[in-house]
Amino acid sequence: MDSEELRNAGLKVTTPRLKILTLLENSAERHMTAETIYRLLVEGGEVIGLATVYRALAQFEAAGLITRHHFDSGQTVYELERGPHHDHIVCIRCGRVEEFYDKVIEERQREIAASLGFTLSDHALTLYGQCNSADCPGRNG
Amino acid sequence: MDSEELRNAGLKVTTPRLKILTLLENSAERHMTAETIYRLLVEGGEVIGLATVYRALAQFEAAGLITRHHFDSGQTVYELERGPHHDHIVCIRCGRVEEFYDKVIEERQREIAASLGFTLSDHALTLYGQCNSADCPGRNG
DNA sequence: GCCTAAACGATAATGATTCTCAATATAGAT
DNA sequence: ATCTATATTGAGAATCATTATCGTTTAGGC
Repeated sequence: MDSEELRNAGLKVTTPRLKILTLLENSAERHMTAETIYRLLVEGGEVIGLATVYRALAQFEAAGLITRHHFDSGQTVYELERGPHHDHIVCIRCGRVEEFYDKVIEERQREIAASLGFTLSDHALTLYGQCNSADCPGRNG
Repeated sequence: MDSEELRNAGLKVTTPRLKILTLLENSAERHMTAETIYRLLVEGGEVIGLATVYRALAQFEAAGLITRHHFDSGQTVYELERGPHHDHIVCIRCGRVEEFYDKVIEERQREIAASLGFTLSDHALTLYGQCNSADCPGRNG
């Protein structure tokens, strides 16, 4: 249950936090901006403040419940952490986001960091391209 | 000469554009925010507007003269394009940026994109870690 | 159930970026 | 070299995303 997750993260169990966490868990779209999360909740009839959404997301991130990404669009998007680490590929036409994990790349990163005298703690890898989804507007353009 | 670069990029040769381009070419720091570029020019006695800096940077990027990066700090930094493609590793303590190129990673990216049905057009890879520079404040902390 | 610190919602404040507009400078034609 | 149409400029207003403030409300240990 969501209450457990919040307690385990050392956060008080409050109504707004539960609403946000539940939305993140139930949304088909896994990568959302703070504004989008806020809008979806308000449209769903909830009473919540935008500042509360930002605060909760910052806390969730600090607790490791969610991850923050900066894709090239410049917008900050949040993603619920579930399962193991992965990177992203974003369609430059329709914005669709897919996830992938590649052991070779992960290992090379560690080797490169070491060779440059860095202790690797994190990385951000995003590929950009055009997808072949039937819904992608750029497919036949 | 810088005027040539601008002309080749299809841009009019104007004083502000030359100032910005020259600064980018002569700065030791290769990754700067728009605000930093503006501040350096003003401190150097130039009369220029911040809006002009943003406009010029956007045009330079469209023309392929510079590249825009979004590191995890959230800030947008600009880098003059010179030489071949490379990725970045950023020190999470002192902010130092190093560049690297890895053929294995580049190839894997293309394979991954293809396997997911994407035509790869670009990518952003940034590693984060702690560096061992003598100047890095986190070195002995 | 009560109490205190933490969290809330609304809104003001901030920081980054873009837009507006009147004045100016460029590039090509004369 | 000068003229002219058009693109560009600088200053500041406007916008957008995010954070801070503040009076009120709520969670959770007693």
